[in-house]
Amino acid sequence: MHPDSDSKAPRWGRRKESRPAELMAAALDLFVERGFAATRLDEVAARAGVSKGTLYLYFSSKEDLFKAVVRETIVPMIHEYQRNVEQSDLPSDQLLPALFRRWWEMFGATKLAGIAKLIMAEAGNFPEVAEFFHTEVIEPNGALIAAVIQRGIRRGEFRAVDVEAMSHLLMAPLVLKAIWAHSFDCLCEKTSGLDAERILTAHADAALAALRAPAPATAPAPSKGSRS
Amino acid sequence: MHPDSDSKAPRWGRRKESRPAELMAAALDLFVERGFAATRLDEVAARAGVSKGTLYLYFSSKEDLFKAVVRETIVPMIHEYQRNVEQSDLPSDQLLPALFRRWWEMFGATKLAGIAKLIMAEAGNFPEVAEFFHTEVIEPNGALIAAVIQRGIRRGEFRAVDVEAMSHLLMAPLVLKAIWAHSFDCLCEKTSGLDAERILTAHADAALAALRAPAPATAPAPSKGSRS
Amino acid sequence: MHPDSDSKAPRWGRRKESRPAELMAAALDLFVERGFAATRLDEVAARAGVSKGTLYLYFSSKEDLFKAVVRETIVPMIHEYQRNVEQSDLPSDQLLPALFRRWWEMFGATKLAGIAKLIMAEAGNFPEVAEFFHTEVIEPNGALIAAVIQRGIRRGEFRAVDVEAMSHLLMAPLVLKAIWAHSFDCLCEKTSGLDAERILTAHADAALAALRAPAPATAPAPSKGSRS
Amino acid sequence: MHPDSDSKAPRWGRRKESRPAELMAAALDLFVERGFAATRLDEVAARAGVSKGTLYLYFSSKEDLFKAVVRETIVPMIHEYQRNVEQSDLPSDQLLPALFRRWWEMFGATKLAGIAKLIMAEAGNFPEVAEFFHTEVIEPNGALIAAVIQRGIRRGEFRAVDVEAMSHLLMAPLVLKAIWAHSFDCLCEKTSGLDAERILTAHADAALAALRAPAPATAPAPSKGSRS
DNA sequence: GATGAATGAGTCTTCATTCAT
DNA sequence: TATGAATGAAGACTCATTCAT
Repeated sequence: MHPDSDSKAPRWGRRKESRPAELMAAALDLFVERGFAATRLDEVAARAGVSKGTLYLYFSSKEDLFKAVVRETIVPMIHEYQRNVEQSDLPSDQLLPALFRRWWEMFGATKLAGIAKLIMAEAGNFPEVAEFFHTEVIEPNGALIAAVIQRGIRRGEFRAVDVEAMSHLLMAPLVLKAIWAHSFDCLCEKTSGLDAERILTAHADAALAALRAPAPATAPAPSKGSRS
Repeated sequence: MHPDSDSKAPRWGRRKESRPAELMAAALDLFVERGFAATRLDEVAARAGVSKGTLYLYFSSKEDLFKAVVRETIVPMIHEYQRNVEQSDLPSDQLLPALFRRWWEMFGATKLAGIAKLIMAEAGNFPEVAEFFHTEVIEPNGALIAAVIQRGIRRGEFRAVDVEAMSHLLMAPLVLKAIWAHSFDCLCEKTSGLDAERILTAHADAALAALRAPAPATAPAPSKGSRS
Repeated sequence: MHPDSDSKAPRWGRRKESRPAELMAAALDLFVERGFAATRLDEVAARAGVSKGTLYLYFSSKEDLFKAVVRETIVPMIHEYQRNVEQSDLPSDQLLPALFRRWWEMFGATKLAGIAKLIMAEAGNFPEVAEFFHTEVIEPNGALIAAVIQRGIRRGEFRAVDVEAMSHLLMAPLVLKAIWAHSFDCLCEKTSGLDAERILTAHADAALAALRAPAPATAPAPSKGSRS
Repeated sequence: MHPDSDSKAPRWGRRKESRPAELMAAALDLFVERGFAATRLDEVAARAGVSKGTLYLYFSSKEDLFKAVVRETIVPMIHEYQRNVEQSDLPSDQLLPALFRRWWEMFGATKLAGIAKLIMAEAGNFPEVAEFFHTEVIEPNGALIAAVIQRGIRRGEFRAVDVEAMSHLLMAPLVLKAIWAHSFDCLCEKTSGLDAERILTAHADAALAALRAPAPATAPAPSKGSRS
């Protein structure tokens, strides 16, 4: 059209194929930053470098855009994530730290963390979206951790614990850190730079200690040979 | 309906004293449920049983109402919370579980959890509010836990750990559970009923195990007689 | 509380009788300064030192207050003014300057000038008020001047002129000055201090010259010794 | 109705260029008629044949619209007016009447008169606008007249007078007539139709008489050879 | 396809007016 | 009388959505 003959490199990379993705990328940032209601479509369009009307060529409404953003950002990550389920044969006390680190790279350091925050914020307004996220992301994630714990127990590497509850305990620190990164870090860099790595380390350390320890009971277990 | 006692409540009561609190209570629920932007002042007024204009007798704008809600809901809880800092002389492995339970009662089971979710959601739009919350709630909470851990280490009840990081690890499971309660629990009761208590138990158990265990190092502990 | 024992001297001169006048005085200032629509009844009440509701004890509506202000401010001035109609027997060239000065004192230096501005501004919204003002103030004023001119002509002191038109010419400089005092003088004192008096002087001078001079005809007087 | 040509005008035209002018024209009439506060933007939009929202495509607020109307209406007139400053070489007693008539055509018979009334009415609420008007319109106008008088004096055509004061005297009748036309004429046609022309004539006559006459002093000049 | 001017329903906010005290 | 809390209609302003170009 206006642009150029575009033999190969269009002036600004305007290929129909990529449009929806560009629009969603622009929308994602704003939705995460401001929430659904406070995000104006003008801004989304402007950030994507198109006019407001163009949005409607690809998405039938703001809500549709929102859902597309959620879906399209999550689905690929789920696929990426599936490939990691086949975590195999390491000893559990090596598998778990590896899993945490992997997770941080795929989740905490990713837009997905922003999405999570966004969805939690809009859960009241978009219950289906919240449910979708819960079913497709949170539950599988929990299940993965649960599976690893279960395996450790079965192999005798871990002591018997409430698997479901423990899976929440192991998820929480990273999830929360990721979410907070989108809420508070921008304000004060106080704890941000330091922690990402430190938390991973401390978390792995604490998790293994908790899972390996014999039976801490409330009364300090004497000094059994805690063994594998 | 709206009021409670009534019976012959005048068409509109004349309670300058109680009104602000009533209005903020109504607003809190809606803000938590829908977020700032999606909450209409008409609804807030209706829920409080007053007309729209009445809101402006007490709050100069929607934003003002929002900030008042945050401030007025948080401040009392902070005071309540201050009184619990004087946790005294129990052995650390009893103090910690007690602290967790106390916390859940004051935080997770409270509107404060809703506020937390709300503030995280609106952090991008109200940075000052986010900062206020971080400074007044999150940091003191973290500091409290850190102090307990520190004390345990000093007394030789806990092993040496990265106190700051550990404090995050100990906060996270309860915080996340509380937040999720406002995002997903309404949808599917799947995990809700069960967990509140189970998580507390498992968390206390795991935390103590992690803090007491000698030094699990990433490399599996060499089978020493774990010392005290 | 609010009241006082008020044995005889009420704290702040609060006698029922004076209330309406106090309210109107407060209203007048604000109406003149801001116009009808932009004046808030809260402010009127506040300035008069009463509550908003009290206004409605004396005036049935904002419009009613407005009309009362206009009427009650104008009517006394008209009476005052009537007494000056009996201008007696001075020679016309003394009567005229005296009339101008009198007028300035009664009109330009008075709230009446503010009223005039106000009414002109609101003429579109309150045609009856405008008409009232025109009939009760402008026309009589014009008639008075016309009468004086007429008298001067009859006595042979003035040359024959278009009396009605001349009456406008003689009114205009003072009226305009008075009106502008309420519009521009507050901004820049540039011309204000100086002119009030100078205009009176120059006006009297010019008016007499115009009325006495033989007949300047549009065609330049035939080149007599136009003297310096 | 609203449009003019049309016939098959699209549901809503697409005229970015002409819109602002159309909107300002519509706004001008209403502002002049009703004042700033009493003018509703719906009406402005309706009169311009567009929807309310369209206004905001061109003006960021009601106040902005107001100021634009003032500015854009005045500026062209100023330019028109500048061209008349080069009034040249007529004898002063011809130049002055010509100036008055010119002025009436450009000012009294124009929207500018309405603007003047409007600005005076809103001076209290929009001091900057009032100042702008005073600086750009009133002062230059006064200066122009003053220059003509000065010239006449220099040439010996006029007697020495207080130039500044006289310039006000000469401005006033026309200005006031113009302003009143927007306040009272609509009501009663009593004096309106007649006067415009008569005032011009009488004004020219009186002005020349006043400027040419020798020195009327307050004491009636005896009987100089003032002859017909 | 892309644009962006135009729309109008929806919100916040104000303020004249009422009325229980 | 006087008060001032409460009201609600009205108006400024926003923004998702449409559609002629």
